[in-house]
Amino acid sequence: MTINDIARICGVSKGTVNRALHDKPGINKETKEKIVAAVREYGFRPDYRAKSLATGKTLTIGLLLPNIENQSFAMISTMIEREFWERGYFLNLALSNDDAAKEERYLELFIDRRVDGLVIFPVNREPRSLQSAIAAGIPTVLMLNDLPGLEVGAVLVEERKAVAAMTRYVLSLGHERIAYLDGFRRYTERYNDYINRERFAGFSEAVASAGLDPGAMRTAEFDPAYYGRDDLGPLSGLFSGKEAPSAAVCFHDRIAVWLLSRLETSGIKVPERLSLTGFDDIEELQSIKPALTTLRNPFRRVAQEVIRLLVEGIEAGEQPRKRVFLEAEPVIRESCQAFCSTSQQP
Amino acid sequence: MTINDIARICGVSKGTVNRALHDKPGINKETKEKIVAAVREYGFRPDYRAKSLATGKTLTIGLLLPNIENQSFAMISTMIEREFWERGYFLNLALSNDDAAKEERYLELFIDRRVDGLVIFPVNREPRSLQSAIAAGIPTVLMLNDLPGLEVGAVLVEERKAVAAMTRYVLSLGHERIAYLDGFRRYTERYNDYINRERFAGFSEAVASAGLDPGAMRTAEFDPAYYGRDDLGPLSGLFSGKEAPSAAVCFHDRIAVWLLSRLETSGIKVPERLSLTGFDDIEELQSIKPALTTLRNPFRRVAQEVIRLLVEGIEAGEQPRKRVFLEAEPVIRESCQAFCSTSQQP
DNA sequence: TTGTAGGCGTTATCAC
DNA sequence: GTGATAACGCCTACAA
Repeated sequence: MTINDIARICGVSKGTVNRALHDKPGINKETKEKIVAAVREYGFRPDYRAKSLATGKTLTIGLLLPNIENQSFAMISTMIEREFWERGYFLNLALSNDDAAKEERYLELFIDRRVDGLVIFPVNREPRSLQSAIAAGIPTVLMLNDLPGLEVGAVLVEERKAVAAMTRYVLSLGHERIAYLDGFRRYTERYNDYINRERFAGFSEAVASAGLDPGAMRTAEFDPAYYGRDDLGPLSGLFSGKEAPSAAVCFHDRIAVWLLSRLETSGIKVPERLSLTGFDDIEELQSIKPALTTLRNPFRRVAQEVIRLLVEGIEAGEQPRKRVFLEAEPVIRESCQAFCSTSQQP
Repeated sequence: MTINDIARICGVSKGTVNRALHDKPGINKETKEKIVAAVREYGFRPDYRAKSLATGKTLTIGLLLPNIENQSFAMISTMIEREFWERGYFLNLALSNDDAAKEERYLELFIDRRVDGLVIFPVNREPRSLQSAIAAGIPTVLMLNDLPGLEVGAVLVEERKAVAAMTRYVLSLGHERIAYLDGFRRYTERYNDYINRERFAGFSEAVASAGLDPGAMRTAEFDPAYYGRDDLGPLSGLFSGKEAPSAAVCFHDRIAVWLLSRLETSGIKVPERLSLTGFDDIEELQSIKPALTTLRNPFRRVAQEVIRLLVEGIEAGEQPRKRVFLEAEPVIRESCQAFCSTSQQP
């Protein structure tokens, strides 16, 4: 069923059908009614592809994320979807699944489909296809994960500043031996590890400017495989010995939560013997005891700013170039307390 | 940049460019190299719309869900996306947000875009656009939420059977006064409430076949607004008085978890004074104490069956018509224990 | 080995 | 008011 079929059935030309379909002026009322009736009877719907080809508009936005099982990404997707739906756009969501090759192929797909705008949490360090998209003139906004050397919009969180502030807070509580629980290096080394790097840099800065030697602080890499373990595994050594830290700053909440439950089974009390901080303030934290001291990642505002930048770019018909930085606020709860020398002696 | 531009630049016809682009035989090696070089230099990518229009294929699947903030929907989306991506299809995800009108508009959008297949958790009771999609010959599979009178595939969970089994288990523990915590009726009345109805029917059946009067059981509607409350609110009366129930069967886990925390503040111990069961076995349950006795919703298998049915339909070029029923298994944990008359006396 | 013409289903711009 | 006709960018078939 095409516009031609409708035209033939009604004994008119497709130009007339088109007029009837779009409530254009200059058409006989009865002709129009006849056409509208036929359209309804045969359930005719204009083909998006042909229409889009003729008008030059796709009214489609591409959103490329690592996943949506992470609650934060799901929320961001939902916000972006709703906002663009209300403006008449359809959101095309793609999941890279932390796979650089898949991200590349999805970007090509978005170019092929001529999306009107692009939002991406880039995973790939060599953004070939992303550069193609930009070269093709698609308004693009980087979200949360920065990538240097691209002339596009970006909405980022001041990861470094946030962790530095949190670390200073930990130091102000009298802790002098602090461990840093880093993200997964094998991931970090291959992919775009902006967030890991910045957070660790924040920690190092704060420690150094407190006159302490960053090298004396303990650092460990967290491996996702640990999630399945019941004990501290390779990390058990980190919290024992004379030089054991009295506080640990974690790359993100999930690591902190994991640590919390493992420390419990290992008999290391939080916060009495070890103070703990996280990053993100994820929803699952509500039922955790002791309540986790962390940094609240401003995901809602990130989504809002992404939308604002992209809409501006699309409407102006040019590449957004602004770089927006948002702050992650400390949320002081129970898991991090003042250093107490007596509790450090077993 | 179009195929014509490339052709002009290389001094050949667009037919030749097409051959070079698709590795077709019968083309001079040097001509091909020249074209490939130009394509790369100018970053040319064929337009999906034109290509799709000419070939008649969209290689696109539509997936229509209420939301993705629900972890289960996020997981299902991820599984479906991965599976179709590997088969060369692109998943178009749409969120109805429990809005019947939005669902309708999204279905029309999918028809307009001529998707090759459709998966839907239908919210609307009068599926006008869904019927259009089916009439248009789009292979369609209903997921989790049934809708009568449609000649399409469906993957459903035996909600009724599962709740009946759970209720029998509760009865077998000696409980004779059982409350049922129903879903939100204002939602249920307006939308497709297959799941609510079936689960409640399962409860009623089990109670009746135990020789007890279903009418004597207490039933209450759970209102999502309660999530914000600190107390039991309008539900407080339900658990007090001489006829107070000794067990409560909940429509789903989130209600059970909410109830658990509110009962705790109200001084009603679970499971000592009130036994509790849920439905779904959501991930957040891991850290809940007492561990919740519930029914495990087989979401992974649901996704697998949906994919199987839809792929079969697409490959055979016909509407899948099979109706697949999957079982939800009881997971016995701590929240539901044998009836103990002494603990019932305050 | 290459070029040309027609078609996919729309919209837009002319005449009549 | 209405009907032809030329785009939009690609693919396919047939002709050269």
